[in-house]
Amino acid sequence: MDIKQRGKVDIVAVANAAKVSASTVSRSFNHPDLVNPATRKKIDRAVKKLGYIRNRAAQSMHGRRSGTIGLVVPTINHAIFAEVIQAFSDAIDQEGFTLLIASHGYDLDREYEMIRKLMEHRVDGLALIGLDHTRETYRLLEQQDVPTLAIWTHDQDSPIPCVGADNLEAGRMAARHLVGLGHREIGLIFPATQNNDRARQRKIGALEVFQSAGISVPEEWQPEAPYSIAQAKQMTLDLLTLDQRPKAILCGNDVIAQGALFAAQRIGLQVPQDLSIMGIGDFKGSADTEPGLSTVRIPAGRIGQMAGSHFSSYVTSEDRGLFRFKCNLSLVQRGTTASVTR
Amino acid sequence: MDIKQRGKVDIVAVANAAKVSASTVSRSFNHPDLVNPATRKKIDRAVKKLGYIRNRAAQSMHGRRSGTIGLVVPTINHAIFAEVIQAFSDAIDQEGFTLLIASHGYDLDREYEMIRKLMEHRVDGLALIGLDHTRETYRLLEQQDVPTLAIWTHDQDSPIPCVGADNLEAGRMAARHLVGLGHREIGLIFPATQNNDRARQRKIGALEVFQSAGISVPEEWQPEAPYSIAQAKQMTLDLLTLDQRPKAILCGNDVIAQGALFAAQRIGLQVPQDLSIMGIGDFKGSADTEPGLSTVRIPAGRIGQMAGSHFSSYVTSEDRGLFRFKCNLSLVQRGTTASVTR
DNA sequence: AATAGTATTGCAAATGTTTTCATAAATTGA
DNA sequence: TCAATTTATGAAAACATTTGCAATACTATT
Repeated sequence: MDIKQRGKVDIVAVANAAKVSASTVSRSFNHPDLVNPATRKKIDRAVKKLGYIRNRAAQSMHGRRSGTIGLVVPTINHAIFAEVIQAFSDAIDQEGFTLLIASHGYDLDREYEMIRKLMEHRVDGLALIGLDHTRETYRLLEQQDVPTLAIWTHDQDSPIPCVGADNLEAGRMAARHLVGLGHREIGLIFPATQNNDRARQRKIGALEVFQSAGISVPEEWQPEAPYSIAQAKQMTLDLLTLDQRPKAILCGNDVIAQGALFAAQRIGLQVPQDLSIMGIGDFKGSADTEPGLSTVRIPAGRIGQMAGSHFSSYVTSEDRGLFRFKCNLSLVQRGTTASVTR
Repeated sequence: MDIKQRGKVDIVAVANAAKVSASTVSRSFNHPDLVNPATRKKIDRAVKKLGYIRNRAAQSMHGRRSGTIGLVVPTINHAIFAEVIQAFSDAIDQEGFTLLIASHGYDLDREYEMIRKLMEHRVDGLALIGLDHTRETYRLLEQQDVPTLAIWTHDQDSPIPCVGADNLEAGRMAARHLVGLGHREIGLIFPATQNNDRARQRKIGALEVFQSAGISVPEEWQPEAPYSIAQAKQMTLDLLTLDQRPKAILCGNDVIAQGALFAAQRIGLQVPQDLSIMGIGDFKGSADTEPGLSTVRIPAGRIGQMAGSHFSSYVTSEDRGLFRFKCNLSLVQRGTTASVTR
């Protein structure tokens, strides 16, 4: 503890303490097999003693990787993204990467700025949510030629690698479930669909199924809800107090569905007897509401985990051929949906 | 678009294109007032044309700041942390910082590893949750002398700067509310309290109030629940099906409280008539359950926001005197608590 | 014992930037 | 018009590493 020069310990300080050259210290970290075990021991001791911590910034200047992966999400504070982020983070951590994160609040111009910001830090790869991005963003990605990944959306024609689920199909499955139960008077509560391919695809899928079943959904039964339980609850309340109200509601995601469920309970409607509620996503907690939420399971944890592990290897490998992974959906019928009684 | 040397555009490439020296380009970025407006314009054009993006890694090698702040949380995937992280991220972003994030799953040895990892990236500051950390962690922080912040816990004797609320008081407030309503048969569901000063303090505060009201809580009315709705629901179910069951439950946080509420509904108990449920935290969504959750409001968004903005200035300033901010709590009575009817 | 490898190490150049110092050009004041 | 400032720019050193190359020491083979 003699020379505790707080903070200013670099590789040459270690080298001096171990009486070797800086190169040897460097090698001892990066190619341990190239240095004599005895020397390595001396170096390790010096490192311990001085409290040396490698400087990745300096490393990355050498064409070496920075060891970071950037992730840009619409928002962190939402059940679904929180789960994906967690899984993604764990997966890349396992491969030695660190996560740089930024959010844009569903504003694609801010997304562009965030991406630039992360690029300044020379992330080794950049993961985004979905495939809806501005033209500038795509241009930037191509120009800077940073490995990029789309999480959450699977599209077999995507211009960049993707790991996700088929949202069109998710919408269809949810709709089919309702139709299969004999429902025809159905409301639709979705988030805004511009700039959000996930929500858009789901809605398209659902409407497609309804149309081919000869069901039409009036405009006033299609309110738009932002991503919050409170507002979804309010929207549902409005919808349910119309003169004519639907007997079933298909929600763009489980957060909205939870809001809808609470709204129904609020005005004393029996779910599912008086009203069926269908979600999409199967978020954490959806299984536990009373009654449990019927939904289409999108395996967020698995998507995040696969995205993380595959992207890590993609980034470290030379091969730039793009890859696409599709995660399977499944219908989860719980207590909020039932066949129409009449 | 003539010389689109994808990716390998550095400051001297820009300098050449603009026919000035690298120094001037650098200055034009960092001290624009020192360079002739005309030259600046030339440089800007070259930057645009080549698609140049600054390299913060190279910058930070100069004793310059890295422009990153590290955040280590127990988990990202939890209502409460998601909200803090979001607010913190937004606040530091506004000051030009980027967030490096890592989680440790309530394992303090992993926390140590994560902190080291972030230090390798030379974060300008490091924010942690709470004040419970290993001895090694504290030693590392001091030795490396990285500005550190504790979020979420306020302690007027904390060894490092902190921004948060008084958890002891939160526990007391929740307990007092129940006692004030005449409850004496009270169960307590908390997460594990070792390595978690927030939960521990709350529980201590609550028990303190009960004790001075002459209320004792039997061991079997104090199950331990991890941070998940599903498991909290199960624990509550177990608790409520004992021969003797409490008339009120105080939950260590709102996630547990939601689980408890669903459990009660599951077995047909009327809340609050048959059972009062009290939470702590006031998470997003707590206001919207049916009935709405009574709880102690801890302003997570505000804490994250204050933590972020104060820490940003702390990190950039020379002054290393430590600061402490306490955010106020408030009792929010909604529908899950009522006075005992007997 | 001499030769050919092989294992281990150090030197120096390179990485992309910022900053100090020096120089040149332009402006001001007399 | 000349000296004294002021303004604008460039050259070179510095930052903390990695790595190619060369040098040395050691080992095995004949």
